[in-house]
Amino acid sequence: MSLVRKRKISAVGTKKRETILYAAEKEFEFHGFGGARMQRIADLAEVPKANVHYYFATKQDLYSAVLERIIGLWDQTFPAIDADDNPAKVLIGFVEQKVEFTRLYPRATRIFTSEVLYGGLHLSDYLQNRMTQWTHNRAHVIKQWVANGKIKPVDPFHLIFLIWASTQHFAQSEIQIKSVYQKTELTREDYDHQAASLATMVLRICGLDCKDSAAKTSLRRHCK
Amino acid sequence: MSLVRKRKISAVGTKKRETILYAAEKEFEFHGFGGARMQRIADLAEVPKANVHYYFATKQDLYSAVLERIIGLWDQTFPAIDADDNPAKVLIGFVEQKVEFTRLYPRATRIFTSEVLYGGLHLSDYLQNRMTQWTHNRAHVIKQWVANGKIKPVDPFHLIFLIWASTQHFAQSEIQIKSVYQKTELTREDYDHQAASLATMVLRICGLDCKDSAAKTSLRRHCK
DNA sequence: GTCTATAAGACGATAGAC
DNA sequence: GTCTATCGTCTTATAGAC
Repeated sequence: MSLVRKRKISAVGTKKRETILYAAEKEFEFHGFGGARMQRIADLAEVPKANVHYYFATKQDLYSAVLERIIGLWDQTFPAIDADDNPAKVLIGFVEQKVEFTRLYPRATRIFTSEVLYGGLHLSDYLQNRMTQWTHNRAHVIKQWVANGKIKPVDPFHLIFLIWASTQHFAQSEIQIKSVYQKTELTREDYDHQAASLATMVLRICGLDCKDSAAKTSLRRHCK
Repeated sequence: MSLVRKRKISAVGTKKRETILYAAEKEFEFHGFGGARMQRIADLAEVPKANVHYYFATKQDLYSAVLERIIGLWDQTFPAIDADDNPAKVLIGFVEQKVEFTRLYPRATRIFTSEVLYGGLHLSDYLQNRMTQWTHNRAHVIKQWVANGKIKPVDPFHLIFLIWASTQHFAQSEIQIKSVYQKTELTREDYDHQAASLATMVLRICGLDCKDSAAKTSLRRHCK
């Protein structure tokens, strides 16, 4: 509009566009794509429904934009790892980062789960490429650790799936966990406790816990 | 109708009712409640749509019937456990049963996950009562094992969640796993391998794996 | 119990004034 | 860019003949 700064129509980063995206996340989180309603998204964002369609032509476009944002969050959260790294440090770091991600972005975690659950039609490109590469990269490093005798023999994929599933579970089955704990909200302490507990279990799986590896001094650095 | 056997209208167990229920499961599996369409369910069951409404007055009723059937499956699958039981045997048995359940009823697993993911509104009674009791019962036994020195100290709830999440993951993220494995179908062998791998990891978490417990002969029964 | 036809309303999307 | 009014379609559910 202004002569100085011309904004592209529907440019990424418009304030109202962000408001609508945020409202859409909340709607998709609890209703999925099929159950989501454009009217409810408009109401949540406090704009007329037609305004939503101005920024996102179709419901499909809006959903895709939400998913892309989530994948962007993933990508900037988990660093690459190397076979020379200390296994205990890397594993503890991964568990802590994953738990923290779930705590900070439970909504993103649930929408991602929902999409994968229903067949991942809108994510097939991501799942077949970046996601698969990411997993194989980590699995390869874990294999090397096993080959070098740094950790006990373990199926690398199942170890990754175990960590992945356990952390996702806290977001995706939040209702179930609240029921079991008889709480109405999960606190920061609950997440910290989960991170510590899961880290301990993962280290035991790899034979890296302090009591078991008393003889292997090189692996004891992470112990107090 | 007949003078000999009078059937209740909409009685549980009618053949056509079962056909419709089965079709509904397939529809809810990939579309969720909001995305499911009564017309598609009718088409899958190969009956006119009005016939579906004859057996299940509303979409809500049909969905509730599907959920009840799933809970029934859960209930008859997992036996109670006791603190006097052998921890290794019980844990291996639980992992194997859970993996087998996921393999036999991936549809039930996915619908249950979907319902919990979206807030479990139709399951709140089950989650708050039977489900919570089930979990506390198992957690209590695990606590006793820890107290009696039968297994390493471990958070009982997180151990249960870990097993639960890891097994569910195989059904609920099937697409993701197929992508990583670059397969179009998961085979019986994949499930057997998962059961064996997860059992090994769980035993290590509890300090019950063969190599670690070489001194504890009483716990070696499960080793070949 | 079964099935065709249709009611009643909700839904995504758009036209067009401002 | 914004917003009201509305279009055409899809969807659940029912009425009523057989």
